[in-house]
Amino acid sequence: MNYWLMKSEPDVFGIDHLKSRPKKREPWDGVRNYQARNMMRDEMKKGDLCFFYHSNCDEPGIVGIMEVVKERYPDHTAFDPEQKYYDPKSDPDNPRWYMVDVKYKRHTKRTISLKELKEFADTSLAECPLVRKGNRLSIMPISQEQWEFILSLE
DNA sequence: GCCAACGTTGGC
DNA sequence: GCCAACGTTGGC
Repeated sequence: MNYWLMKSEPDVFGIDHLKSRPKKREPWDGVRNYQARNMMRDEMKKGDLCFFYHSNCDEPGIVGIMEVVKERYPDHTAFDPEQKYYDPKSDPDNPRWYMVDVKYKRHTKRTISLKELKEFADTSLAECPLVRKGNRLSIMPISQEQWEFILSLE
């Protein structure tokens, strides 16, 4: 099993949105970055666990845990000109963008803030892209050691 | 294949 | 709202 961290803006789609969905699950659509896509397309497996990270908000940080419940399939929002994430270069016969479905598991007991996580940028989280300067990846792998360390801060 | 211009992300 | 960092695009 693998671990991941996935970013979303709480004003657009936050963890409470996910929790209130039917069956508490939702397609993780709108990813338009090749690195992030490759991870969803090639590596994310059913049963993998993900940190839900709130970005672009008052207190950026990890707010909960979710699980991959459906492996990669084409992101159909790329095919629809009415959609915000429309991409005319994505052909339904050869989709450029993929997504997975995720399901809410739980909130963390508190927000584990980016500020706090950065305190470990030179130690336990030295290899974690999240605490690296200029990191913009919206989906990133988390090692088991990092996962357990972060949860120990809870 | 290089790289300037442009667009986006996301912390602050 | 600002802007640094980074990704993408497209001319050459």
